[in-house]
Amino acid sequence: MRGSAQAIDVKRRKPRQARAEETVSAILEAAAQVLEAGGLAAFTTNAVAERAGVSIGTLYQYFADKNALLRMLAEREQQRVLADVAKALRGEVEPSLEGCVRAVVRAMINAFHGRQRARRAVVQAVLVQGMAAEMLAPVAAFIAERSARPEQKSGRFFPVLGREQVFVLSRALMGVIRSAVLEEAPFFRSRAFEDEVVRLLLAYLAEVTARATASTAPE
Amino acid sequence: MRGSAQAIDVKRRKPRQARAEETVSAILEAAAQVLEAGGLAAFTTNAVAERAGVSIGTLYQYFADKNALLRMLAEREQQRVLADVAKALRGEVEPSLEGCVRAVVRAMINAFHGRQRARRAVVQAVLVQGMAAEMLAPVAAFIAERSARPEQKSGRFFPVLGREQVFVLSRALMGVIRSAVLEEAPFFRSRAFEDEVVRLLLAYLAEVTARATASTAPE
Amino acid sequence: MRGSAQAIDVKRRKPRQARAEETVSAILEAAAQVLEAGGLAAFTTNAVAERAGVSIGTLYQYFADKNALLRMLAEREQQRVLADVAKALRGEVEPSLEGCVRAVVRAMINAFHGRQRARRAVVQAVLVQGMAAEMLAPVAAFIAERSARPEQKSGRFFPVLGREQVFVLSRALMGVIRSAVLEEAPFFRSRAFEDEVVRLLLAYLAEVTARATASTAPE
Amino acid sequence: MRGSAQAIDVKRRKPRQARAEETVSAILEAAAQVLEAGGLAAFTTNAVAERAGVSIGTLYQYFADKNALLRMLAEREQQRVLADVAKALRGEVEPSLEGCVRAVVRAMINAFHGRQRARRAVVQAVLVQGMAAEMLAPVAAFIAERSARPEQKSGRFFPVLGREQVFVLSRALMGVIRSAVLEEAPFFRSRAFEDEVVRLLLAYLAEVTARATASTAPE
DNA sequence: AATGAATGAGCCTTCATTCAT
DNA sequence: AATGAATGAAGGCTCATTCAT
Repeated sequence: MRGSAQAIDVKRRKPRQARAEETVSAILEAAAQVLEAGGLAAFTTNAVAERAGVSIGTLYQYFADKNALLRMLAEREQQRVLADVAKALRGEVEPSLEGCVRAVVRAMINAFHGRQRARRAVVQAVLVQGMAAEMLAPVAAFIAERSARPEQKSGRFFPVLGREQVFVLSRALMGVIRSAVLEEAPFFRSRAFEDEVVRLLLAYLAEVTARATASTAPE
Repeated sequence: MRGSAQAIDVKRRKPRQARAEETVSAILEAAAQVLEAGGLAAFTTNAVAERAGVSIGTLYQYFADKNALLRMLAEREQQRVLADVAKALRGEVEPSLEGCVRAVVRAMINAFHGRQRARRAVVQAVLVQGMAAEMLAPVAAFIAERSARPEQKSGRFFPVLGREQVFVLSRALMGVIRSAVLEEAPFFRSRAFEDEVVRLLLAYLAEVTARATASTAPE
Repeated sequence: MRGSAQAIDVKRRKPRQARAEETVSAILEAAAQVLEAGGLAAFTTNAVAERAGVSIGTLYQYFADKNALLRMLAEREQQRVLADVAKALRGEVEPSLEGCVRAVVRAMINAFHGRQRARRAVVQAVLVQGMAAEMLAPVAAFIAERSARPEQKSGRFFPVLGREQVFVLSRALMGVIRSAVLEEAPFFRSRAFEDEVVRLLLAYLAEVTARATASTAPE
Repeated sequence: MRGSAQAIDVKRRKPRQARAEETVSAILEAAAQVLEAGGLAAFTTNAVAERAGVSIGTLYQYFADKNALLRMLAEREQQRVLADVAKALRGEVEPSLEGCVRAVVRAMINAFHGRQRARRAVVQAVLVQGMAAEMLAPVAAFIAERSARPEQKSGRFFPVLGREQVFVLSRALMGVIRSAVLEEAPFFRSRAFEDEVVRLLLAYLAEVTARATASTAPE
């Protein structure tokens, strides 16, 4: 119960008092603010601590090092995205494949609630720290899960995907989103952009499905 | 006498320029080696100069700053990729759309001649330095060029692409390749992977074409 | 009623004091363990408190500061050594000079019960904190005591020692032992080593005695 | 010639220009001064650099880290002591055993030219860094060398020493000297003290010789 | 053109200690 | 008495860049 495998052990000390939980939140919020204000270059532990209104020592009581902060920021945001997707899907009575895909795309586009500079910095950090793969694991799992249940409701139209296919699908999506974030594409949050991303994914899924069907029932 | 002096001058300058070119190449090669050996973390100007066998002062004679080094490294590699693509296309009598796309994908996969760690580091650097957009410009131009000539040979099947579509297409491709590089995907250089990437692009192009046709000639 | 209250008070205090003693012992034991496990570098007050299973605040309730911990650790060990010597001497009917010296040497070698890393760290700390002199005081007193009673039983062969002589004798002994500890000499606990140390001391004592005799009764 | 095994590679860069050699000397001198003025506690790299009149970066160009500074300081002083001993021995026509021993003792006492606080700090550092053994190696070698040549001039009276005996002899000497330094013994540089140290060593050597003779020619 | 010594702002991090609860 | 969250001074060290030689 105590040593649960909950992601990477990013924290140095588990907060046992209510005060501590608040402090952690304050630090994370400060981190996002610093990132938003000055990007990765301004992101120093001292700056974060100062903006959070705590001492640098306190920061290090909860985060093993600077990267741990970044990691936790990324993780929290990711969980929020996943939760958004789940909520969106729950909202629809019978989600179509397109509805499903669009929910994912939209949730990803809207991540970080418009703090684009902070998001950019986090993405850069994730990329440089080599945490990209682990960050993507839940997304790939999400896809793989649907892909693995061909008989179920959501699987009716969702093809079974091979390893390379899961990879291509998830990374193409992430790649487009990340590029838009990193390059500060002006149309990032436009409907047109969202539509194109959705089409990309649907087109690929259709292609995979067609091939699978062809090989299964050739006649 | 005058002519002879000129001749000498010319001779003198030539070797100097040649030597300069050698120095630049040595530095770039050293940069690639340092990157390959120790990643972005080990990539310091002093380390590169030392490995290149020149003084740090000399390095700064040819490169304005550290990023200039990275930029030139990336640019050279990119030109090589573009040249590979061009060569591949020239080889085919009548390049099909798939042949065209596959040539691009293959050239990108094979970039950096197997120096994967160096490639990884360059990609990270490009991403972090915010040089991603400019690095992609030639690729986008390549696509846009074909897309803009609907009546030409290569344009017969290549649809006209909107801004968002060029973006989605190029970034999806780059995103998949980059992810494979960054995450050191084991199947990176496999045929199966290449096939999937090609299919992704073709599926999207087909979808865009279909839509364009539908709206142009609805009946 | 009054008597009973008093009785209760006494009872109440006793356990409290007993508990306090336990806490102090637990902390000291934890300190030794931390030292043994990670040397002086790992010896932080927080680490000791954690291993002892008490809060850092509690630790500071019993020890004024970090050095107090070290000092008490050293003192306790020292007392144990002195007690060992006394016990060894009490065992012999008529201790010879050699028996006396050997008892001291052996007790010093066997100090810390084989926790050599902890011992090493304590020695380093004592040396660095400048507590060496005070730590040595009891040993010097032990020697001086014997040296000052020429007519007594133990003084029959124990010469009167001058200030410099006490210093040289005690520091030579400590120096050899400490060096063996610090350098982790492989023969530290061997009989051969013990023999040599004993010889060193005896030789010096004999030399001093001879000189004293010569100058007192030259004829 | 370039990669010679000259002690530990304490330096980061070999000075190739005259200016560099001066800088290294300035830093070492500054280090000694800082140590003399404020002991180990005041010995920070920034303080040393400042006193040396160089930037902190320059200091780190020549010393891998803080300890490297300390190590080099200790080594240089050690070499000076060894040189002093050699010079003293060369001065005497036919060095007696006592003359020999006294030269060593005197050279050790006079080390650091009276900068006792600096010496104290260096000794502490050596002890804590665990460099004691390597620092002593040359001394032990010096002894062992003489001990190994029984037929030679200097070996006439110098007995062959076993491993434990070399250890005891050298560490007793070092122990007494170090203690006097660390405890700031008031009589440290007195003749009386020197005499006692010499006697300690001579007495032990005589004892060892006597035993060796007895066992070799028992009849 | 080349060299390489020098610069120094500023980053990350530790840990003994305090004090409100 | 005990707890443990918070403190913050201070220190080691890096590395891109400059410039006198």
